[in-house]
Amino acid sequence: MSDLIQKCLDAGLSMTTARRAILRALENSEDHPDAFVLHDRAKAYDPTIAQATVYRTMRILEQEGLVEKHDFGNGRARYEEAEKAQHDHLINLSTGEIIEFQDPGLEALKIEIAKRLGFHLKDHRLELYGVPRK
Amino acid sequence: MSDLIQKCLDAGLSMTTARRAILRALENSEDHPDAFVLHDRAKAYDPTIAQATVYRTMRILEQEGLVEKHDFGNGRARYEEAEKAQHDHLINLSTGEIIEFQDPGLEALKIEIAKRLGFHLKDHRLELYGVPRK
DNA sequence: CCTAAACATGCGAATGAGTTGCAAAAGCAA
DNA sequence: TTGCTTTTGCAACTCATTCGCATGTTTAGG
Repeated sequence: MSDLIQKCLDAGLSMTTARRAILRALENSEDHPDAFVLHDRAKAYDPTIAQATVYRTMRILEQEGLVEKHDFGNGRARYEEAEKAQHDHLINLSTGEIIEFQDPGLEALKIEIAKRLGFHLKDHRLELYGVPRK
Repeated sequence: MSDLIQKCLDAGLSMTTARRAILRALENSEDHPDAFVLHDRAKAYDPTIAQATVYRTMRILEQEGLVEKHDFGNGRARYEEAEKAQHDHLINLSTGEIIEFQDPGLEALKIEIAKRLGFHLKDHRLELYGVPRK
């Protein structure tokens, strides 16, 4: 169940109270929390957690490839469990809401374009910004 | 010739020495300079320019839609004349080099996906990160 | 051109996200 | 448990970007 905790153990990370709390908070998040929101949520499991620990933990998880860090342009990084992140994002400019989507044709095209330019695709970022159609 | 200066005038912006210098520097840039590089280049036309003025000017130009602000993940915003920015970017992870590309099929697909989700596409951002194929 | 109001500038100080040094507190392996 | 390593909380720091303010430039109207 606690997939992330297991993955961290597998990666050889030591498991502390603070870390467990943050991992749980992240796992239970269906959205894309920033470091402050994540801190708040983690406090539910361990009220003594410091903001700095959230940043430190997120950095480690990102390096381990367990977390993806996004920047949707409001000056704060937002995080998402890597496993849940097999999609791109559309940002509703009217509300700030973030919609996830996936398109196989698009994925293939990204790889194809990189190849055409002589590169092997390692990573990519696609964000669409739109307003609702009436 | 000085397209940007004319566009600024058309937009009703007042034209100062500092602004002209920054606009020229930007116009002569074929790459994606950050605020510091742009500051350096603008000093060639007006050595008294302050960094803050570069930031202020870029913000105004962005609001007017004359400039695009990019974030390629190194913590510094990078700017590009909007007119020259009809393309996406591939970042060479080995060298940091930025390659511009354009793909009509991709453009169409972005619009199509937004439409399918019920949105009218206002803006988008696509970055591919890759390593050279041997 | 000249003038006044409007706007932009340079400077240094402030902001705010993210990082870091350090001493104290866990975690971990034996 | 012991001793060693890693992590934590805190506060102080960094660094890109923004802001306040007093001064200098632009611009529109005569």
